[in-house]
Amino acid sequence: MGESGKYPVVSVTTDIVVFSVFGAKLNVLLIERGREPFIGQWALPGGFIHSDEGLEDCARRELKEETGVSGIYLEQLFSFGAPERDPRGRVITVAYLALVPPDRVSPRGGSDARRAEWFGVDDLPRLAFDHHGIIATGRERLIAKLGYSTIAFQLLPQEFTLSEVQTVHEIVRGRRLDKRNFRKSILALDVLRETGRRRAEGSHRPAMLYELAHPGTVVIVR
Amino acid sequence: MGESGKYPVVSVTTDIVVFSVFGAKLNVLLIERGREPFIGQWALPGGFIHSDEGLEDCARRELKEETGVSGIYLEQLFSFGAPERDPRGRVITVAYLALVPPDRVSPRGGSDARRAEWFGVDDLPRLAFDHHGIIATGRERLIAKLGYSTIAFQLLPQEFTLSEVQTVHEIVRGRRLDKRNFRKSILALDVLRETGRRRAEGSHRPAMLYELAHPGTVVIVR
DNA sequence: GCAAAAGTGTTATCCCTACACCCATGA
DNA sequence: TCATGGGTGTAGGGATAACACTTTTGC
Repeated sequence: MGESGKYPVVSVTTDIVVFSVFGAKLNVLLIERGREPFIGQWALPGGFIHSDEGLEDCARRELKEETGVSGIYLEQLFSFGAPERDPRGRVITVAYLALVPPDRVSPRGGSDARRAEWFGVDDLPRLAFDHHGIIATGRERLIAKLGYSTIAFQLLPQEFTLSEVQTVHEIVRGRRLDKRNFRKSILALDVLRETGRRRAEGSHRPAMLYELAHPGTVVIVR
Repeated sequence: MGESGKYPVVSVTTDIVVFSVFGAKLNVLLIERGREPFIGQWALPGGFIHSDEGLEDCARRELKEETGVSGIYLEQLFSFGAPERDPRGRVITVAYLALVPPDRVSPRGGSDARRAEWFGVDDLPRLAFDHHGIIATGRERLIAKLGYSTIAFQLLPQEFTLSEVQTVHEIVRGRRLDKRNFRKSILALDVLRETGRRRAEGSHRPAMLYELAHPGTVVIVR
């Protein structure tokens, strides 16, 4: 492959759209670029693939190197390869969608990135490359998958209340939901277990805490 | 990009899973490889990306060059990049899903391919690379999308009967459907138009012919 | 006792499913 | 007239959507 012009010279990167729900918003994790092109601008975490690693391995490695985030939900999103999308030449990127619970939100910069920070998806800065479009694609995927999978629990800590589940759905989908119907439909999924413990946080009745019966798994429902 | 070892040397291909329903089967279009590796074996149509073309452009070009098929429905499927998937070195492929109506099924070989032929998806020969897995992924996508989009009409000629629509669904999903319920649900999509013409083919009542109100468009329903 | 969020059932509506017979044609 | 696929309606069951009040707690 690639020896002496036999095949077109192309580079491949992965870029990761990491979402998290906190502060009553859907947020995405960005890094400030530490090198050209677009030095100083915000961009998705990501980078060039190594010769001996798989695509998902690359995404996990870059995410950890650039933001310190690891061990989270990750799925392939889409590949972007418009010829002019990178000023350095022909770079094709395989984008990944990742979700992180709000209790694991403490990014730090590293390697190519000067720093990593969360931004509300409706309040993004100017971004490098075609990263606005990649984030939009990721957001569509997330909204769609809320409707037919248990992906939302990947945005919650290990223990959570049903109201927290509802809040995640409402923020991502952008509309209010009926409390009784929502709780019925979530419990009907049959993927939760009552922990028996309650969380008291404020001057009101404490809420029952639930956890995933099979943590880390996402299933398609319907 | 790729200048003098600055970034890993990688090649990128597209491969196309072309499905068509005819002969009471779901079929996939394969080519016989005309060069190493896997010379003489069957494989998906596809090939290396050019430096100035987009991913989908590449898929359409390779499909036309290798099989003569063009102007059909095409969507990105998934990217495959396991380090050992190609004996030539590091080759990442962006797979596409394509659908062709049965009246446009007449492939011819060309360029890298000696010949192109249709195979039933349950009766595939030994395939080059990881192409069995790519076809399986395409088949899952097709089955899933039948349920929430109007993609099935891309497997039908410009004019078709409702029975033909039903047959496509039954073959792809692998089970019989109720005629009355099926027709109701298809017409409720509100994407078809009666042509007013009928097709008489056999010693029975002729069937009304329908066409897409907006040909070539696939919409998400539900 | 008051404010604030947790928790809980019933009813009406819509959608999906199951199911059987007549119609138009060619041979 | 017979064989073949085309074409049509209804009723029951399950899922979904609308809707309001009581409970528990901290202050």
